[in-house]
Amino acid sequence: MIPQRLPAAFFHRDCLEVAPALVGKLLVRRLPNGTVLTERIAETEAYRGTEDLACHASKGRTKRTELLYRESGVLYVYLCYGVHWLMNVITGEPEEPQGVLLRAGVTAGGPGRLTKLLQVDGRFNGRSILTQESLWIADDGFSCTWHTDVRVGIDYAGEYWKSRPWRFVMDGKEGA
DNA sequence: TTAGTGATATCC
DNA sequence: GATATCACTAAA
Repeated sequence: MIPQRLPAAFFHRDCLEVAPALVGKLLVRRLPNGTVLTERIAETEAYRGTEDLACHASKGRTKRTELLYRESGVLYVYLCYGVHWLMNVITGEPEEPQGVLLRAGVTAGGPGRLTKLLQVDGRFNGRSILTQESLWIADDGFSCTWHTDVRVGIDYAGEYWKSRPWRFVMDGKEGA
């Protein structure tokens, strides 16, 4: 099957539907020099609404978190620990702050390594994955099974939100 | 286990 | 202007 760019409708759903649906999809990056890099998504996490204490939107609507309120398909890319760019795709309705963190690829384990491999940084913040020619997500017909787990690195979010099984991992890529 | 790194938010 | 925080990683 020829890889086909995922349409707006794919992302225009609740993040808890989109996050598992993205596992196994193909991330495609076209560099300025024409080189095309692809990486299959192996792990995602959902961040959902102002109630979710792990979601950045729970800290209030600021210039930074404003992006979470944008229309689905918009990228939210931010620098973590001064070193690593983390990439999210906005999902759901506009004005409804939620998104999916792309946490790992099949060959790139970890959100920081994934963006490093694909050479994604803050320049992509606010750009839509639906329209641009330098970065998009495609369905090449690959399918796989996955399992859930708790999200990583959110100790500050409290027991309830910390224990939500909102991480989605391709089977065989971890734990199993 | 721990240092490194810098954007962002919040407080002077 | 100063400080605290952070959805991580590599090295040891």
